[in-house]
Amino acid sequence: MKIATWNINGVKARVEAVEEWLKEASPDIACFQEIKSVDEGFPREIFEGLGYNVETHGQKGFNGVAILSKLPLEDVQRGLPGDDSDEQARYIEATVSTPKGAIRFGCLYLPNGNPLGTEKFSYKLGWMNRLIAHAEKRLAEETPFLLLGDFNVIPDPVDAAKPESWVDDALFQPESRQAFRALVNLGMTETVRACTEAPETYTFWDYQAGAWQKNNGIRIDHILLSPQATDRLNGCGIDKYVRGWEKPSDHVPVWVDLAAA
DNA sequence: ATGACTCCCTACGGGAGA
Repeated sequence: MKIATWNINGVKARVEAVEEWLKEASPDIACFQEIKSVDEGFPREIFEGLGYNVETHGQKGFNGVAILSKLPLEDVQRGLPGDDSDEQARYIEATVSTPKGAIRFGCLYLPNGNPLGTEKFSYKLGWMNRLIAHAEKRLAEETPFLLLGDFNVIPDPVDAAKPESWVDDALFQPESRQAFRALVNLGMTETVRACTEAPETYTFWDYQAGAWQKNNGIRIDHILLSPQATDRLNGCGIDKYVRGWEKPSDHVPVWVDLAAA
């Protein structure tokens, strides 16, 4: 069972590319971030036509997350718990039932946090603390659980082509990296790190200054697995080729293959 | 480096992104 995450950077601008990738990659579940659309504006019919059930948590103009699944989506939960005043659409969670039992997963778009020293950075760290608290609850249930999405965190220097150029950026702050480690250290497996030791493994290349052509990338899209999900891990991958398409997103899809039957 | 690109909006310039 293939479960993928992709920050598509606007569903209106990306619908053709997303359709093409879905046909080629054929994920069982796809988690999208930055749909930049309200729920009513999401082209669900197109994806339903490809055999997917669709659930969205959108807002106008920016942010927004969506789940596509070939299996029915159950117990859909919108928004990250822990702050009722948070109106940003950055989290959606659901369950699918497989022959081996239920799998629950959260699709997340973690705040960017720039610039440092502003409420944006404290919002990022607060959001990460809420995510840690929520993951702790889910892990206590001891059922397969995944967190997938755009974490907006560069975990380690090896995860950036030019780590020195990110030292003043929210994505590479010690506090951001520590919170990410705290999340993983709850007992989750950071999948791509577990699947490959290949250098220059990135998921994002800036649109500016020829970053893609120079392979000046960073690895910020991650898939974290609970122990029960890790037991089923068959493999993972990054669909890097999508970055070379016409009108690409600046992120590429990342996926895991879990034994489901 | 207040840069560069790209996407969005009751839009034609500014916010947000990373």
